[in-house]
Amino acid sequence: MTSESEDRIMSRDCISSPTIDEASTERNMIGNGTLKKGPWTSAEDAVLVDYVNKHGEGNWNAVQKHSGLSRCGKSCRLRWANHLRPDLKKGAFTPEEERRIIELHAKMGNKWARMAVELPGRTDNEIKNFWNTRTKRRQRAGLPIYPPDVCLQTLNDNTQSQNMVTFTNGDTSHAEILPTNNFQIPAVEFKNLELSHELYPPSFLDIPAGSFLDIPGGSLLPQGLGSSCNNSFLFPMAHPPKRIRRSDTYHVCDGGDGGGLNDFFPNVNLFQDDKLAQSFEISSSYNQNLNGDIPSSSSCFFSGSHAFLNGNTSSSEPISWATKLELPSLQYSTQMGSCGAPSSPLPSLESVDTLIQSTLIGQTKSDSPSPRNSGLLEAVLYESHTMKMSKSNNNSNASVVPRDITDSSSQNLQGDEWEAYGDPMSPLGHSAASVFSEYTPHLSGSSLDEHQSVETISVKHEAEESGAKQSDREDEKANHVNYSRPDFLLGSNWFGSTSNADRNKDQSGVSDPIGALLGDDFCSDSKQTAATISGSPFLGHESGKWDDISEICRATGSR
DNA sequence: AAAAGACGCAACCGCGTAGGA
DNA sequence: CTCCTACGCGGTTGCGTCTTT
Repeated sequence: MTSESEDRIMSRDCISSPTIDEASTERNMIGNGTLKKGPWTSAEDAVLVDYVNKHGEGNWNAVQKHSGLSRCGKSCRLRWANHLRPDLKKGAFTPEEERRIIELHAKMGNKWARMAVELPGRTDNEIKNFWNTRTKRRQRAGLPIYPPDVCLQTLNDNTQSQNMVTFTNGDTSHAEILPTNNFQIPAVEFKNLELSHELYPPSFLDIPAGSFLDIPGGSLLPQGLGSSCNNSFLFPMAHPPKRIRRSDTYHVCDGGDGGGLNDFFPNVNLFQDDKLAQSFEISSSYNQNLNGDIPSSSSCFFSGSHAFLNGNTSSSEPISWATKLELPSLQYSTQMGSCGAPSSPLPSLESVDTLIQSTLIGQTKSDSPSPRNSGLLEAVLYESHTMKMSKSNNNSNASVVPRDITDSSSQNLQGDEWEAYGDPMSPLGHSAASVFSEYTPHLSGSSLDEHQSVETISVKHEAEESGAKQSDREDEKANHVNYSRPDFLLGSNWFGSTSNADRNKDQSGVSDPIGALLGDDFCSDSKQTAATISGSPFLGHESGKWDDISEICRATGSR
């Protein structure tokens, strides 16, 4: 029965029920006979407490009838459950509780009641409010919803649970998921890419998943995709919507007419521009695999873990399939897999894992092309490298780029390694950031920006080689926040950032996600990039939006 | 000091479901 | 089997408080 009917009943009871004492009924009525709403008074609380003490919980509609409260049973139940229960804990959540909530949410999603069971003395409403507030705050600050260790833990849990789920992908090296789970979220886009594989031209499919993520607001996504890949879900928004209206700032295409990206990439290879293509060098392998051996489950890439989504779980967002993401982890493999929607996460995980690994490793084994590595990536890399060498002879660090890529690919990131290396924001965050931070030099077509990019990497490289020159690094950071550093967010307070101080800290420029995701290079290059590709119908009429992005980057970078 | 905006919490609303008549 | 009732859950809203300008 709906609350309306419930309320109707309440009103009926109050008004005309012959079983109700007339005097009592009149007391229950507020003016025209409707039940009272709004904040509870202490007197009402006392009445309710007294009633429950006498009669126990349950049969809440009877409370109104027998206690004289002009509140509907529903309201009484809520009041009791959320405020009057004697076993309720009062006060703010402890750090332990907060961490527990985060962990639970990573596992369960928005199952507040279930989470409340795990947190004695806390109500679902309390937890929900805490989570929503926290999520909003962190999202505003561009911080990840889930800390990396929670992601990792949940991933491990899911890995274990998924080991019991049958999947047909041949690769079963689950232990290798961790090192590359940074790429999980981009694979969110794989889902859509694959789904739209026949809808979009190959040139479109050349766009790597990460590129969608990296282009602010997922604006490249047509509605058809974007609606299911809400960017706030894909990665935390750097700024509250009130500051940056997504539709205004990032709206590139509405796709409402069903044209989708075809409207913006009509037979145009977006990456015919080498520089841009270089920035998306990973795309070749993505595409390659998209065309090749991604198992069907790859279209269902989402791991069940909410931590993987790292995100905004507000289901108020118009995410068609994302609402599924509210399901607890294990539900994904069971429920979603049966209906063609995202199914067993791990196969997907793994497929992309394998995909990424083969891509990256392939870069180090370019001399032995495999069926999975057709050499397309190497060609891009080589071309990129050649261009770099020819364009900036002075820049001996240009060779750092492939090395860096190799490093990132060859690192067997496990556990805290991942935590240290991965974008603390999330696997997504890292994946997005990794594409831009690690590959940004390719994007930086101009020698000026390229220099800056390589400089950034040089600093990183330097730090990796030795713990020395710390002061140099710090000086470098002071002048140029190195968003490409994987640990640039590690100082953030994952748990209990409820104070204003934390809020302020969260809003520090260092944690700005656009800066993190796009990097300074991209910021400085945004205009140029826009100019570079504005010849395409894709951005031509909206290239001005890149100014906004530049502005965002500058503003946030200076904060 | 005042106004505007942001924030967070309490409460409400709508929907789903279990159980009984 | 259908309808009714009660209850629970998750999302949303309203409003008081705090912060910023």
